Amino acid sequence: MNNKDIDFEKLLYGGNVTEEEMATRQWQIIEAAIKVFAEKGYEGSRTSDIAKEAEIAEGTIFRYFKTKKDLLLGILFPLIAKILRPMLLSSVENVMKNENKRSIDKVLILIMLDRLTLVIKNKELIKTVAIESLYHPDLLKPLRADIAPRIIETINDFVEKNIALGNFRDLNPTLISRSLASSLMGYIILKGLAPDTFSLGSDEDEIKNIVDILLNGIGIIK
Amino acid sequence: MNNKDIDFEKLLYGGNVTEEEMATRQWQIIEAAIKVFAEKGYEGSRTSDIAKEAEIAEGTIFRYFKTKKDLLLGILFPLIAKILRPMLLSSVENVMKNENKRSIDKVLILIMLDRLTLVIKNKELIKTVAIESLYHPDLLKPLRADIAPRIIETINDFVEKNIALGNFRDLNPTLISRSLASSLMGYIILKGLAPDTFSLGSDEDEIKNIVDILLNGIGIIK
Amino acid sequence: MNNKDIDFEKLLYGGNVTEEEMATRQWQIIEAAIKVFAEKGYEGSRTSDIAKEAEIAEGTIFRYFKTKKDLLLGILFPLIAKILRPMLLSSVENVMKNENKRSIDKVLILIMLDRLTLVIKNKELIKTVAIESLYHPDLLKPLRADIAPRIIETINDFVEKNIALGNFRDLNPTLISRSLASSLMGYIILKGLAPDTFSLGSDEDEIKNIVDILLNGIGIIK
Amino acid sequence: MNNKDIDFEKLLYGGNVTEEEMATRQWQIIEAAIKVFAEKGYEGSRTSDIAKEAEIAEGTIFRYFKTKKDLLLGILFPLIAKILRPMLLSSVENVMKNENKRSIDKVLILIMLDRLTLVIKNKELIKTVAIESLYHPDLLKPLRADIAPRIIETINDFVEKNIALGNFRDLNPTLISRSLASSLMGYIILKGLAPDTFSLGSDEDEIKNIVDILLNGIGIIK
DNA sequence: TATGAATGAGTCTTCATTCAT
DNA sequence: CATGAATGAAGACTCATTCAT
Repeated sequence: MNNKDIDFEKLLYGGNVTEEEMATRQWQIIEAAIKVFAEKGYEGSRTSDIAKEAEIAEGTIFRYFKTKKDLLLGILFPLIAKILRPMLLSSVENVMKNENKRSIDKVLILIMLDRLTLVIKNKELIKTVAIESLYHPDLLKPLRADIAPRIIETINDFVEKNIALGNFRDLNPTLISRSLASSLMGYIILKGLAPDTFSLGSDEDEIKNIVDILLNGIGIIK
Repeated sequence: MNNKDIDFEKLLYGGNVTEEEMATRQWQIIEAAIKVFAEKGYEGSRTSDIAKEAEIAEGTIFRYFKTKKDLLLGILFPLIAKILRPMLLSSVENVMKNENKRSIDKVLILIMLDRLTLVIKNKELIKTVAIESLYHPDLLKPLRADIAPRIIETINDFVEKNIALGNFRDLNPTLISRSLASSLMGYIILKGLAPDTFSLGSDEDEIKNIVDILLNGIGIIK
Repeated sequence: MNNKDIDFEKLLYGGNVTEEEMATRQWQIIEAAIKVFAEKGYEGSRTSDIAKEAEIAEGTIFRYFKTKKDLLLGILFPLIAKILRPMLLSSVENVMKNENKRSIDKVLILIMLDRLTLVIKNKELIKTVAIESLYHPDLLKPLRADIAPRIIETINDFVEKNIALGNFRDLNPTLISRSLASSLMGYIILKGLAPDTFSLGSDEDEIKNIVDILLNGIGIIK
Repeated sequence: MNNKDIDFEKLLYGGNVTEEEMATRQWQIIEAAIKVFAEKGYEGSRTSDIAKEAEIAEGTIFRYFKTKKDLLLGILFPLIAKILRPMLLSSVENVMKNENKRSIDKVLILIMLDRLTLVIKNKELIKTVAIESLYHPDLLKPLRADIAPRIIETINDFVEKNIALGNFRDLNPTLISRSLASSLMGYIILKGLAPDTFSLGSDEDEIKNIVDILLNGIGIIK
């Protein structure tokens, strides 16, 4: 496989992108790669380790991915199929349908918990893409071109709608989007770096506090 | 040099830890390493690249660092000398001296701008330590043991003082510390990932907005 | 392979230790190593030379021997299989069966010729083990522990039997064993160092003279 | 220094070849080299180790010996000055003067003890020359050309004289010389390899036994 | 199609040798 | 003359990739 073979458009919005469409072997290899890459980094990983993790012969990897680099690009496939696509499709719409019936803090908590779950479930994959994209800009290219704009658009829609509804202050929507993202990212990263210091309770309790601060700030209301 | 030779205690609080104490050659190599590591990652970097960057012979590296791994550990020295030490010593005290005379938003803006400057000036070094510590836990060991606790303590002191002063809400101090950190980290990371989307103005203007949201939240005050 | 994998016990006394038990490639490499080590010494040999001698790629060596040092230890395998084992099993018994029917000088000549043939056929291997064991004591460890005692025991049995039979003088058996060994070693070494001076005839003629002197001395019988 | 600078002729027979003639530094280096070479072999030795052993700077070695190889050739100087020259000059003549007054066994014991002492006192040097000459034939060239013939000649004279005197059997003198050499070499080597097995008493007692066997053989006199 | 032995370019690292001080 | 920092060629060893089976 080769990243050129990935039709991101179809992948994001196509009807039935299931694992069946990708050869079982390919998934097997990609999943092993995600695990090993997360543990040792792309350059620090050995194709022999990946083969062992996938319980196949080393040579078999190269029947499905021409080079090790293609294997790195290959993990974009599950990134989109398992993370970005669900992020766009599933939750936001579902949550927003009920938006009027719920207060904004409940909505934010639901959305953030949903994202948090998705991130935690796929933390190895996200870790690898996040880090390796810093060294391999071509990893980001398909994301930047096709996917990031839609994610940003979706978030912006959500923010603008809530500004209009009087749930958010009338700030630059990007500022608010960034705050939403920062709050969640900060929680995840700091919990990862120093769990002893920064882990205060269950994810649900934590998210409630985060949303409280996000909405109301840390300052005294004067 | 060897990381065991670094006296982190002295480094953090000692009187005069200047570059003079470390052989010029060693600094030259470390600085080249920081640059190359930031560009290609530790595993993706070649000692020959580092030598070229430092404009010395490859063999010379190994007169100062027994192994490539020691070179990675060697960048902890400038991390502490150039970033963590200044973070602890310089700004907080200076800012806090004037704290009573300034409103909290001004103080936060000054602190955050100060940190932001420090981070931007050393972004290569920070990037490398942040990433490689995920793959080489021994990189974090000295930080975790000696330095992280002091940083957290300093931040907590600041937060608790401001809670007492009525500048911050009476929340769990860790929650507030985390919000402070998240806001800044989020700004830096998102600006790095998608400058087109997330860069809205000068750093100073951005920080003002961030502090506004941090203090007052994104929600409508009811 | 690794020297720990060698079961010296089985190697010495096991039924069928043939080259088939060791991968062909391994033998190919070991034989090349013996040749190159004998020519340039262990430290003076390059793994690239050994690969060229074996007509394989350099990397292939390391599929079979983790390090160059393991390759040195690997030559113990043929040392035992091709030299020490035959020395213990074949000749002595065969010769001793006929001992009573032959005079002692004939027996000694047969034994010494047999050993000489074995040594000459394997002189590269013996040279390398003899020399390198002076610098790598771990090379001797397995020999000293398992094998040397048996060889000495076999020789002592032979000597003591012949003392009892009235063929040898009633001296300390070790003295006699040492004389036997010295005579043969001296011949081989001096012939190697200065063939022009010390090579007087065919090996068979030489051995006859050596055994004559060994039995009767160089002095005049008074 | 360079081996071409050594005047072996003068060295062997010259009146006053003392250490004073060679720069003290040179001796210091050579002696360190002998020690380190004996321990690790020529190829296994580092010039830095030799410098440390000699308690000088590494660069200083190269003021006296253009290359490491020249340093190896340099140890021929003390080989000749301290071993071969004394072997030729001192003992044989002294012993032979008294030859008529002593029985041949006493003479042999004295000669062998004398040689043995010389060898033991210089075993590091001899070990290195013996081994390295197998890998660097040029080490032997000066010895073969100038020195070995004289040694052989001296021994042969001794042997032939004793044949004439009726002390030795009328065998090929080379056979007898070889037996003399083998007996001593065998004793030294076997004692070195397996002291537990082959060391039976004081050197003097051992030599007496060796000379007994050498003169009278191990067989029963019929 | 799957395998894994073989490959050899590319790495880190060593160390004899040079030379400015 | 002595030093030892710097050099870079050369070595052991790794590992992505190929290919015969």
